[in-house]
Amino acid sequence: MPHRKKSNINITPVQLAPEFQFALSVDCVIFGYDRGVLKVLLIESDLPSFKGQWSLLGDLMHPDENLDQASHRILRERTGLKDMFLEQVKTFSSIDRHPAGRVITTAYFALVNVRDYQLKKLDHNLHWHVVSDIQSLAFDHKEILDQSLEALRKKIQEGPIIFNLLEKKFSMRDLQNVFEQILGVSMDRRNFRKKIFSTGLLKDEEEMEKQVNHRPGKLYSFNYETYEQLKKKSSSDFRF
Amino acid sequence: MPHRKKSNINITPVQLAPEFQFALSVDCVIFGYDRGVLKVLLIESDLPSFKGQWSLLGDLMHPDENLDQASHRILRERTGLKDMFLEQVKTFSSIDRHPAGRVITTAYFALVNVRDYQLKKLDHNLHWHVVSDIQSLAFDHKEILDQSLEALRKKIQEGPIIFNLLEKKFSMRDLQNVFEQILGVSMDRRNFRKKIFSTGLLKDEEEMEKQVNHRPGKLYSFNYETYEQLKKKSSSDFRF
DNA sequence: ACAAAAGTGTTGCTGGTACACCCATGT
DNA sequence: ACATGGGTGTACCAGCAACACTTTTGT
Repeated sequence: MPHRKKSNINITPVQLAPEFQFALSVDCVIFGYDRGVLKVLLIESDLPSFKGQWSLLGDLMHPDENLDQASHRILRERTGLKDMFLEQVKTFSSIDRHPAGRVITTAYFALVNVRDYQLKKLDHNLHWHVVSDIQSLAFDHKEILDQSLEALRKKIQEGPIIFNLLEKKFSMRDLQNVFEQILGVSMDRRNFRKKIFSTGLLKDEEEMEKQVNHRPGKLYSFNYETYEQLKKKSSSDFRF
Repeated sequence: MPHRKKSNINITPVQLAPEFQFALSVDCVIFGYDRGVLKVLLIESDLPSFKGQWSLLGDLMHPDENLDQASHRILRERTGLKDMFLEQVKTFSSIDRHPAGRVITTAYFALVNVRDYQLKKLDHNLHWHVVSDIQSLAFDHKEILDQSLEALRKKIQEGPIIFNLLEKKFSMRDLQNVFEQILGVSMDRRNFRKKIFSTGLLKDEEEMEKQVNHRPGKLYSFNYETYEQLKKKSSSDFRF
C-alpha cells in the first residue's frame, strides 16, 4: 500500500469550465475513547495560512472511488485500521472554506478503539485531543467537529454503535462513561444498568477487570448475533 | 430571472486532472401534502437512457454558490417559491450513478404547501406523484427519495417542520393525516389531540372548515413566536 | 333520517427517575 | 483500616395506549 503524504489538500489553480471548478474531499472525524475521556484524532496543519493549527484527517476523493470508499481509504492509510465504523455526516460547501480554491468536503465520523489504533500507529504527526478542550481548528473543521459530535449523539441512541469505541470486553462503568462523555450528562448507575440489561443484548463474559485499585467489575460483550435476529423480527426501529 | 432549461445534467467530456473530474449537483426531493396524500414533485427525464422515466429536480451547482444556495435556486427557478424549508439529506457518489460521467449529487428535501405552489406554476413538465405509488425513478433517484423520506420521518419528530406542508390555518384532521402519511402509521385521534395541545403551541383561529359534508372542524395555526421563546428557555432539545 | 367526521375523559400500563446500603479489592 | 468504585431493589410519577358515545353539519 502506498503511503500517501500527510499534507493537507493542495490545489494547483487551472483554467476550467465552471462546472469543473470544484475539488471534492473527505474529512474524517475520528473519535476514540481513552481511559474515561472522549478524544478525536487530529493532524498538524502544514498549510501556511493555518500554521500551527490542528485539522481533521482528510484527502481528495479519487476518481475511481465513491465517498464511502474514500473515507475508508483515509482511515486505512493514516491509522492502518480496516473495517472501521464510518458514517457520513454532512457535506460542507462554503465558497471560502478553503484558501486554495473551491473545495467541497464531505464529513464522516469514525469510531475507533484506541487500543487497536495504538498497535498500528503509523504517523507521529497525529495526536489524540480531548474533544471538550478543543476551541478552534483549521479551516471550518471546528464546525465540522461540532456537527459530527451532534450526529454521534443522535446515532448512539438509535443503534448499538457505541461498542465500536470499546474493546470487545468492557466493564459496565466504561460503557456508562462513554455515554456520559458523548452526551455530556451524568446518569444514575442503577438505572443505567437496568436499562442496558433489559435489552438482553449483553453477554456476561464471566471475567473480571484486573489491576484496578478497587473492587473489580464484571466484563461484558455486546451480542451482535442476538441483535441481528431481534432487528429482523421487530421490523420497527430499535431504540437502544 | 433567467429561466434555465429544464433538461437534466449534460456534461461535455473534457480531459482534466483527476482531482477535477467531478461535477457537483443538487437534487431536491420536494414533498407536498395534497388533500390527504403525501406527494413528491417530479420532472420527466429527457436523457435518452432514462426516456419516459421520472426524476427529481436537480441542477449543477454554480461556482459562486454553496449547496444551500443552489438548492434554493433550483426551487425558485422551477416552482417560483422562495424561502422554502430545505434541508440537506446526504451526498450520493456512486461511480456509475450518472451515465454522462462522474456526477456527485447532494440531496435536499423541501416541504412545500401545495396550494402556494399552484399559484405559481411555471413548468408543465412537472407533476406531483403519490409517494407510496412510486416504484422506480431515473438514475439513483428512487434511493435518494427513500432516504429523504426516512430523514423526513426523523425530522418531523424532532421539530415543528411539518407545518411547512400545511396552509397557515389547518384542521386537526389534516395535521394528524400528514403525520400518518409520512410515518406510515395510524394514530388514535384522542391521544393525538391531547399530545399536540399539550405542547401549548397551537393557536385557535376561532374559525371553522367550510364546505365539508360533515361536521366542520376548528382551524388552528402554529405559534412560532411561542416556540422560539420555548426553545431559548429549555436549552435541551425539544421533542415535538 | 342518515352518513361522516368532530369533539371529549378515564383507566391501566410501562418506562423513567430518585434514592442508600453493603461488598470486594488494592494500598 | 481506609479509599474506591461494584453491585443491588423499591417507590413514585409521567407519559403513552386503549377505548365509546354524543354533536354538528350536508345530503
